[in-house]
Amino acid sequence: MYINYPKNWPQTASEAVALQQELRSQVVLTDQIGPVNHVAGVDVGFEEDGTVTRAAVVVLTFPELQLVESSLARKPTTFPYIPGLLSFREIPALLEALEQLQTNPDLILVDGMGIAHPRRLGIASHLGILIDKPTIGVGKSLLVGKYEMPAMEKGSWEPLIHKQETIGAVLRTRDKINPLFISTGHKVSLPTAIDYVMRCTTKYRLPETTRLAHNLASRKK
DNA sequence: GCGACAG
DNA sequence: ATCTTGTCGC
Repeated sequence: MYINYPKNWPQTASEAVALQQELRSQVVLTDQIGPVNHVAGVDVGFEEDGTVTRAAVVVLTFPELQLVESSLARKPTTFPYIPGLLSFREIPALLEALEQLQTNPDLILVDGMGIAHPRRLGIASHLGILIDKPTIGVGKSLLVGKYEMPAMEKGSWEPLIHKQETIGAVLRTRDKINPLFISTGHKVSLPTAIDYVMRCTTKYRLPETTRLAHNLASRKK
């Protein structure tokens, strides 16, 4: 897919925070998504003691969830991991991996938060704005907010609240397994996001998209 | 000032 | 994220 690479990528934490404040108003919280025939999953891993960032993307048919394409991209790590600034560390490599895709995904599930972020611009939202595509944030642990533990049955969920605002959902994707933190990335409402995450999940805690992308990103070869 | 803190 | 085998529970 075509990528319009961002210019003046932040090099410091303060520059990054300033850019998030500038971009947060561009996030679309409502459904602006068409028919979904292809769902993509993206994830990032590290090699060589973290000096090399490895991004992986997988594209699956929807709703069958059959793998149709995958891509990998490696590049030097240039930004440290700082809670709240994850996108500045992982997006550069992700864009290169996405650029190699032959298939144009209709929806992308990202590992990490969407608007469930201190400044409402987690990696899923940031990526969504850059490539102007519907994205959903799928996190395995909490960044910000409070919540009640959802019921044990798969499909149960509770709102994730931060500063009197619902920023996402704590969703049980499988019976009795730890819930995932789902949030709007870009152009996908929370109810729709929850629905797609459940429909992309089969027998594991993580949706197939995220799970397969994770295997490519971490496991070597 | 003291904790919390996606991957 | 990453270093890492077996083990407990459904």
